Amino acid sequence: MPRMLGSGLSRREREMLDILHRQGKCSVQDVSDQMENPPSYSSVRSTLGILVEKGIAKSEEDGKRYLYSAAESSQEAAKSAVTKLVDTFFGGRLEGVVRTFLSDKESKITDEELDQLATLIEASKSGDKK
Amino acid sequence: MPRMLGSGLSRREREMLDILHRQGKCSVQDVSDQMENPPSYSSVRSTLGILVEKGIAKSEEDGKRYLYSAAESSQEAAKSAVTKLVDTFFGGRLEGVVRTFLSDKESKITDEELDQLATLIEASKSGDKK
DNA sequence: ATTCTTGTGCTAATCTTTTAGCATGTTCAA
DNA sequence: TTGAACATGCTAAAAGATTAGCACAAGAAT
Repeated sequence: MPRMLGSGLSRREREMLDILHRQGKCSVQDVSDQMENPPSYSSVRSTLGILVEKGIAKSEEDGKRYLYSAAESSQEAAKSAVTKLVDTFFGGRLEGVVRTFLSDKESKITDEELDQLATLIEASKSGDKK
Repeated sequence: MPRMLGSGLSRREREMLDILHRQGKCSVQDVSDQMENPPSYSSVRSTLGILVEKGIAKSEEDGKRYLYSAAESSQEAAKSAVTKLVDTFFGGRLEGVVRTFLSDKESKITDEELDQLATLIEASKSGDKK
């Protein structure tokens, strides 16, 4: 019964968990469909089962089958993912992330989104006097 | 000789690669020191060796020993990491990342950094006419 | 010079992950 | 009713990752 904290997920486990975070509730088939090189249905099923055993994912019945989803709230998972990314690649500075995203020509962003971002940033300035 | 693309790294491989991205050049000992539950020196060494074999890391001689570093430029690796994060947790929208970071009380950010961010965003607005 | 430290090369064992396979149950349509 | 189509439970083998161990080399310290 290995415990395996934090990022201690195997390759397939992480792959499937990411899908659950991206998609929300998924059947085994849904997960399989999202994978680039899916193994057999059985394999997907058992790996999802392991995720559930570990308490990282949860499943609920939906008629005769199961739907899987991430156990940790997306909020929490997202927060640690962001922290890790920022620390690993940008020395803890958020600006690096933003700069990287904006300079990637593949990633489109509208002026409206930029405005929202600006507002968000403005609102975070010290005091935050309201 | 499995190829293993993208995120197809095992748990230890990913752990060590992240360290290389965070630290730049590292000796085996450096990597080991950065790990929370480091295995034996031998283990670190052989896992780093595997990373090199796979072409994901590279090593250079430094006197009698080796220094390891990530093969892919940090730029490139960072870009794909950002893209993946944004897609997985925020439906492709950068704002979610920023919001998450800013709302995390652990992550400190100065007004100066916020200003820089604002400038960056301003500069990205359409056409960039100015 | 001998010993300690720190490094490498190579090898092999152990543990984990990943995978497929078969038996079985339910629903739906021909 | 018969049998696809699709789902699950359980099992076990195969592939892969992780780890440790031993032999050996070179430099520094005693």
